[in-house]
Amino acid sequence: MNKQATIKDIAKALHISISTVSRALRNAPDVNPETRQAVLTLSEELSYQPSRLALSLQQKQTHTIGVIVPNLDYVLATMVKGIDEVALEAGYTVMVCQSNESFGREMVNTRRLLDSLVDGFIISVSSETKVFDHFKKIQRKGMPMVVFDRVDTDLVAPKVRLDNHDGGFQATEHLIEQGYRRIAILAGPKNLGISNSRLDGYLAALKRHRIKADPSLIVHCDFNQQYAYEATIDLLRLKQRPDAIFTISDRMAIGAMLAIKEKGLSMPDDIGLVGFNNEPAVSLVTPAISSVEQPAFELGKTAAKLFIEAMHNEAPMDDVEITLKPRLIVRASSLKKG
Amino acid sequence: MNKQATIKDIAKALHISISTVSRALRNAPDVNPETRQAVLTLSEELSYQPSRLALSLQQKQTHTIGVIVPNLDYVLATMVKGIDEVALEAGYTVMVCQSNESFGREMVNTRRLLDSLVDGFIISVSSETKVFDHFKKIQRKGMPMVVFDRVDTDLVAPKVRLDNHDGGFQATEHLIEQGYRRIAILAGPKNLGISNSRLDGYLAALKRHRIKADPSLIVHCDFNQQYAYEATIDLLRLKQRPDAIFTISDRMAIGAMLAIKEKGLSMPDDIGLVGFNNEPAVSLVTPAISSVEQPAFELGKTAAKLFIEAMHNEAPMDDVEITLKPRLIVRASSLKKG
DNA sequence: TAAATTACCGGTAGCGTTACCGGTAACGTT
DNA sequence: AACGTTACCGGTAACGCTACCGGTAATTTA
Repeated sequence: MNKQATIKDIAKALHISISTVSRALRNAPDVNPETRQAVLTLSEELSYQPSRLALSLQQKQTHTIGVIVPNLDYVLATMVKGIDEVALEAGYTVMVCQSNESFGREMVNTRRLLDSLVDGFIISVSSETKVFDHFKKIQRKGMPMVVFDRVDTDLVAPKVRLDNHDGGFQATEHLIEQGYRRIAILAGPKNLGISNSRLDGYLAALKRHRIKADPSLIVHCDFNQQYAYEATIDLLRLKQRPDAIFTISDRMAIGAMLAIKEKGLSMPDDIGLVGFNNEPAVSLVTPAISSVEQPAFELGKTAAKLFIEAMHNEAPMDDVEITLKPRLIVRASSLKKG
Repeated sequence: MNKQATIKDIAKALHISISTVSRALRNAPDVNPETRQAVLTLSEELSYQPSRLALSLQQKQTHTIGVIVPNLDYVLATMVKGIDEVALEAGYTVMVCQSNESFGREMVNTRRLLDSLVDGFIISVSSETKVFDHFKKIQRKGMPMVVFDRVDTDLVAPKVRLDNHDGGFQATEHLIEQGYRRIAILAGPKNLGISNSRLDGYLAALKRHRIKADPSLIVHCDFNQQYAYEATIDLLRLKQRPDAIFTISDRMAIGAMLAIKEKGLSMPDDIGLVGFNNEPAVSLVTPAISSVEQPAFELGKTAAKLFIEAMHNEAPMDDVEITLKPRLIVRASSLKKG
């Protein structure tokens, strides 16, 4: 009920000026040790807390990072935890906003955080986003902005990304090494950068092993279990059906698995399966699904570190691009021979 | 690069006073339509955005809700999404902080958000938290605070909760009806309210069906898969081993499942199993695990609505307690007869 | 001893905004 | 003609804080 005490209250109580109180609180010089002590004890008593608001207004920085993510699934939640970790340590507070993969929400969120609530942004762009004006506005304001995870090449900004190409390559090459030849891929929406990179990795692996890519085995579908299920059903109906499937996410892998089981086919013998993200669920299903693991926590930490660096740097760091390597975790769903 | 335009800039450019600009922008009366139009068009040109900071300082409210959660697992992420939903609609921005189940982090987060960053809190308390001074400080400041999910009875505040007792009851009664008699429970830490409620529901169901509770079948262990695994191994070593296990979370259910499989026992015949939360994973494992589903999204929305209400109400609403009902989803792991 | 330095403190302006009050015209009312 | 009403606008203070400058007394230096 009692209002929050301000330096003015302390000044009045101690019969000194607010300037002096301010200095005492900030451990600035030019203040008598006794005076400082008096201020400190009184502020303790009143449980004084400086107003971040007033401070931010004065110094024109909020010490807050705006984080915009499409959702908070396993991978992104882990990344956010990584961001949180280093941000807290560096004295920053994080504001997380979910765009729900919606362009509109993303714009609203950006605009909101933009009106002097944050010092900059760490962003993973929504899959719906094809135009980047709202993000460019951030940059026009001279605010630091780091993009991570969903790294779209149209945006000129420091980036922290997974080597998705390599992930796709590893998964595909592994399937090839296991003897699979007609390898299908369930990719995501066509405008989604991370999907295309994984697809490119897939194609590169095929080419490397002189396997001709079959367009009918390349399927674009929405990033979710149900669509993946349906797409897989279709794939398995082909006269020349695939003998392996690489899905670009674990949710899709699960959808594919359900379709495969429903068709009475077995993994890894009839069909090999590899997913992406290494979510906890994939190690629990039967058979356990191989998956490309990304260092999500590390990636989040890296993004935050980069942000802090960009914050302190005067020069723009738009050319910085940090790429972390994924790691294939092989499990029963794709392991043909012991 | 160009600084954000302020009303002062607009005033200067239009040769009118800042007061007038302010009024024009706010659609206040006492301003000539032409003047207003001029202000509006210019502010559009300069892409003027009012400073939330200055506004907050002036009006002493930030239109921001601080949300503190122990983590961002499936259930909580869903709840947060619900909070987000209604908060956005009501013109509020949310700040999500993870305490990582750590008391210290929880305190730091609270303190940070407290220095005039938020208008109030929506909280799910960490499992480590046994003393609530940091939360009581919020209330002393007269800020609205709603607790949800992890609702500890020591805190006097409006609450939104799941009927955990009922959840425990439903799960246990279901097992009894399926013919199980020696039903064990894997509960969480002893100071965790939601755990105790589910345990009470378990006990109530046993009593209702005149089954004597066996203390050796009541195990408290940490809220995670590994501990649950070990605890289950121990349970299965008992001379009189349980014929069913009810775990207080799905992560724990998975741990239990692994132990059961390892022991070469089968579900649901040798052992029945029921989890809690209905995370996506439990429907995918074999056998699919029965689980108590909570209306997480709805619960989040309710909490936010209650918060907004408490915000606008002058009178304290500490006695309000909204309880939502869970729903048991029966799957193969506990379904003995077709 | 005079001058210069130091130690300490206070006043003021400003960050961007709104609330409040006061002021000037141009009208209408009696 | 004198007054009250509008319609419109500007100035000032305030929100809580810090930066900056200036001032006084005590202490040191030359």
